[in-house]
Amino acid sequence: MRKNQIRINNERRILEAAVKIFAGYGYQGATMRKIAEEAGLPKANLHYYFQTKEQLYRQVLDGIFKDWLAAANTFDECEEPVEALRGYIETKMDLSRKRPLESRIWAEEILRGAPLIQDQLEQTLAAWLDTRVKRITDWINKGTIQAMNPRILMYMIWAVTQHFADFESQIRALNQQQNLSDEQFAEAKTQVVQTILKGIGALD
Amino acid sequence: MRKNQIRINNERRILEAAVKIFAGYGYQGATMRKIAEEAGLPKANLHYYFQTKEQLYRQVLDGIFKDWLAAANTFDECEEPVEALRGYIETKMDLSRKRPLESRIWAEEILRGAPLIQDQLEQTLAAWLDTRVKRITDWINKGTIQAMNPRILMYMIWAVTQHFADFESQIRALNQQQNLSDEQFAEAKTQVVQTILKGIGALD
DNA sequence: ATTAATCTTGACCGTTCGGTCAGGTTTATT
DNA sequence: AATAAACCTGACCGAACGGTCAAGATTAAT
Repeated sequence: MRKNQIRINNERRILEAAVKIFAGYGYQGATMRKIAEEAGLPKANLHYYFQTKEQLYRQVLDGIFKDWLAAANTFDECEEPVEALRGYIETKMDLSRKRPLESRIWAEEILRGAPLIQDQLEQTLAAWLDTRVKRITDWINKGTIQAMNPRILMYMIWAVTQHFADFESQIRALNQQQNLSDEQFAEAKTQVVQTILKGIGALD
Repeated sequence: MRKNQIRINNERRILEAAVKIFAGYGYQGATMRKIAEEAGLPKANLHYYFQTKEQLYRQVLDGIFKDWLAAANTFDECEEPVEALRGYIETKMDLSRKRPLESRIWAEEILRGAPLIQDQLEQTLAAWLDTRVKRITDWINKGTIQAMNPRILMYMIWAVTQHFADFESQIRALNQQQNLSDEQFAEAKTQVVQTILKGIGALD
């Protein structure tokens, strides 16, 4: 049931262009004309593969959400809190570094009140979070980490890791108009991991 | 040199409406028609007080930036790192709780690459940050807190505190479709303060 | 009371938006 | 070779956008 190669190629080209334009201008600021220009295709061709702007945007969001959940596997592969949380935080930091556009699209959608992804948040993400909350609660009950609200810990991890993608332009303005170098980013990654792990009593 | 009362009143009404609409729809999604309707004034009247949409938006951003810097006074009033940082984090958390719309407008502007406020970031905010970095460096040299990159600490504080405003709709979706209650928010505030202060070795 | 300044507003304008469509071209199937 | 299916695209459409303007209404100054 494989699709035609032409369709596969063009859909990919359009989706890649859409990610750039949606991230750079926001949903409302992005136009089908700009996306078409970025993809090197006539505008009418976009509507042949994606009926409406909203449908195209939804597919972009779906792709982001899948990456987002896939990154979470790191959390489940380790038994102990230090390894699990360090792995998860580092994976999220790496995602912010390598795919900042996707992070910004997600952030803008949430900013606007998540009009198109509320269902995914309330169902898939809520279920995902519940599972991890249970794991953290187990660690607390075993005394491996100190007592706390696991949800707030997850919010803090999301906030800090995604900040380096979402607020990249602010960080650049505060860093002599230069994006963080690889060395600076590595330092940030280490410090974020250390601060959070130590902050919850998992490190000395 | 006080302005006419009519002008004062109408400018305030328009700015309040603009905050709501810009926060709810983003800069591009917001329209002068929606703002006029929210303010209860004809659209042409908005253009009498604010020549263009961009000028109105700039004034909104200016107001936010001033609040932002004013909140930072807490940081300077205390000598010791625990009190200074706790006060600053709590003030930023309170700001996220009481003025989430402003936080979201700021966040969207940064997301879009800060096209209108780059100068303020590179000058005013950069100078503000430099001053605080020096204070934190002093604490480190005195051994009151452990060695670290002070800038990354500030980024973490901004990220976590503003997350509760900017990602409010995500948090609500993960909290049985209910905004955080006052008790839940107070718990979050405490945990954020504890985690960060402990994470940098300022608490046991 | 008169004048000047400020404020108000419906109607209008050029531009750009998302989306449509007919008709042509290319690719796949037999 | 013939037919069908898929793909392509310039030209076009109604709607909504930010912004303008002239003429009237209200307020302030004298």
